[in-house]
Amino acid sequence: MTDSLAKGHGDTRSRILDVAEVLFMEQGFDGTSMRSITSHAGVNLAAVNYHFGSKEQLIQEVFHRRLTELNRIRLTRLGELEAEAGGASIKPSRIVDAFFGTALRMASDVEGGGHTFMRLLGRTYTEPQAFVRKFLAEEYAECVEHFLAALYRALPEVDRNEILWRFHFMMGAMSYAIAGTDALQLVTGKFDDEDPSRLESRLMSFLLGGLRAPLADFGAAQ
Amino acid sequence: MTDSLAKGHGDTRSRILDVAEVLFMEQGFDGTSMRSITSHAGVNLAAVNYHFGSKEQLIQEVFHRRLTELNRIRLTRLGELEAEAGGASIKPSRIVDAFFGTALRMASDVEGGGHTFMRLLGRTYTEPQAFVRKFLAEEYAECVEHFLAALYRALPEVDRNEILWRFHFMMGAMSYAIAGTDALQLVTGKFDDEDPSRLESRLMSFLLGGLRAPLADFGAAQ
DNA sequence: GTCTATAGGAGGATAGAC
DNA sequence: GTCTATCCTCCTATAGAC
Repeated sequence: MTDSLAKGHGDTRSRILDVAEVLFMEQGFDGTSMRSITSHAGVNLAAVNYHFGSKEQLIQEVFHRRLTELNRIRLTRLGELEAEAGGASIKPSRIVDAFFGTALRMASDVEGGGHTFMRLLGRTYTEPQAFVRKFLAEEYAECVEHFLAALYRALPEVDRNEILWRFHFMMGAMSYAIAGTDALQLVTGKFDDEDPSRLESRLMSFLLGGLRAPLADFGAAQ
Repeated sequence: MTDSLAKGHGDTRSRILDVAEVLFMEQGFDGTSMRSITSHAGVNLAAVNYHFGSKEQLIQEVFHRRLTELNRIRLTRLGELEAEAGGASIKPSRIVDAFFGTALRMASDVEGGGHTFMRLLGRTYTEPQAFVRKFLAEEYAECVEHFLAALYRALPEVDRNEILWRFHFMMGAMSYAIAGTDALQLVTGKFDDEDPSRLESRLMSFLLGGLRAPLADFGAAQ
């Protein structure tokens, strides 16, 4: 990372959050020391404990700041779709876009830090530390509940457990699409460096194909 | 974890690998100390450095041991399919099964440690530490190359970049399916605790649906 | 509010006895 | 091959000066 983050933009608290977000993404939680965070942010070592209480609470605040906004946008968009439909069912593709497309659009905001944050978030779903998974689940609970309910209504003929699993699979595909590009790049040479907007259409095609796939496709289609 | 791993099964080196695999999965690499590994394995602290040289090399060996076997099975299976087809094209569903199905079957081996390892592996694709991604890429390179070539042949009408991306998305969906069940369980209440074989058919349906999805589905299907 | 200084502990690694 | 003892680095957190 550059030190541009350290140059007096925002107050101490914001600078710590911005720097921590980048370093957590680059080095993980355990791999990022408070010394590293505070020195890159150009603030004193004691500032983290003063402003956040502990490293653990700093981690939580890094996520809370962005997730509150992300899930607010998602629910607003879902509300708009429901208002438009006026009681009729919403197309699954629109529900998927309101949830996953919103995340992808945040991930394409490189300058505002959304890109960094979404890469971090994608990795964090599988974070081993229990407290991380716990507060992530709390942050997500309301939003996921609404979107699952919308999908249940949009696909009344599909078993709800199947929808739940496929929602899970979609989360995984999206997280890797954002967080894990490095891994496959190393394997395959490189992806062509095209604009991120194509990632969005590519991922959306894939997610909708998976969501709508016939059941027992594999067993039957041999 | 229990201490059953520590009870004199195998030699020192194997016991260290078995214990490290479990602890890395539960607590991450940085979160797992060599003191924790050696005490759980019932061996001396110095044993890791004696047998592996360093913690970093231990991590590599944990992966090398299992990945060599996994990718060997995958390539064997792909070779069988190619022999059966005898020059004709192979169904994409069979190629996908040879790669992802083989991984899922390893993941369903709870007693032999395959389950633990695959959960660890799923998390590790997005590991921040560069050396981890680097040797994972090396372990995978040959196998992925063969499978991509097979998919290119099986789907000659589809743009190769699109196949590459979809392979990436499939990796993500599978990894989360195995590694990240906790996250969604917390959000949604719980998945029903059914047998893992249904996970395999569910995931395969999803993957094939995504792989075969029409292009620009999202943009067009509004 | 922000700093310095330091407590108090855990980390990986190694030297050398057996 | 395995153990004990130890080095030195790094960590989070806090007490207390300014």
